[in-house]
Amino acid sequence: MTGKEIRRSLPLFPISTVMELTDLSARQIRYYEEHGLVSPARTKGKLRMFSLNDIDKLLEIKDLLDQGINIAGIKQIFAMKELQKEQASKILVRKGEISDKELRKILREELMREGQFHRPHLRQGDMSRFYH
Amino acid sequence: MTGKEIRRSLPLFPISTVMELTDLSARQIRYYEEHGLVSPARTKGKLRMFSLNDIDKLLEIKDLLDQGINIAGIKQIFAMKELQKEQASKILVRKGEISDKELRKILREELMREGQFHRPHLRQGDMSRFYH
DNA sequence: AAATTGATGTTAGAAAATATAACATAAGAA
DNA sequence: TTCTTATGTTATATTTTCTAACATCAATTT
Repeated sequence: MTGKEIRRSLPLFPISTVMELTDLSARQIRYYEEHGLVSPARTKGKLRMFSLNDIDKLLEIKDLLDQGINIAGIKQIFAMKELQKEQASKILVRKGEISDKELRKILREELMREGQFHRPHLRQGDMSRFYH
Repeated sequence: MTGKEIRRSLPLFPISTVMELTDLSARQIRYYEEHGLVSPARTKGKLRMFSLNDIDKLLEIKDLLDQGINIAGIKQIFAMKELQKEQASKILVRKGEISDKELRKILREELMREGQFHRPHLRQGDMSRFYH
């Protein structure tokens, strides 16, 4: 994993912050977790702590729900995305066509494109707008 | 204020997160607030909530303390920085030499330079390393 | 139409995190 | 030595978050 990805997966935010940033209720956030759509970290005392990636995922969930897709569908979509990422990397790396480093760059760009193509109308789903 | 500046001043982090990111104790953070060096926002229930700017400031405080400067000195330094910013903008804008937009860009660059010259050895003080 | 399901709201009670305030202390300055 | 400064520690109150249960309402299914 790259340094950037590590940073984006640091659990920094309490649920109250996530509620404000996503405009989701605590109930909704916990429900999505219950169904395996997000897996926020926990403090020693079991309180949920969310990363930037978690928040992006919640914004994506919100958007997909708005599009009329239900929880089961979203779960499938997320699973497919994971598969795609894995497969792409395996194929490319096995073929020796690219280095591990280059691969990560490509995957990152691919995710960018996803944002543009699969959700062309989306205003949400990119926590980076909260930072520089 | 630019969008970026707004985002950097959003109160998003509880004190526990700030403790981990800065390696300061809650006691230290509250003590610095008591002496006016930081002013974190408060929730409705009076809990402190910190912004990226607050965290940067705490990292700067920590560094200045490590350099042997005491709280009073740090307060002065911060006050001077504020003055500098204000004066620079007033002079330039009154002279009509630059637009408001350009001014902000210059000030940002100036802050960057501060970081390089006044704290050349510093590894801290830039929260951006936690994000992309 | 009635019953079921899915997503969310609401409430209650417990546990965790944070608040303030007071007292303690170690190192350095006066 | 005594005082000051920065920080630790502890106690108690308040706020936030937790889980779990029950409620609701719209959309499906029977």
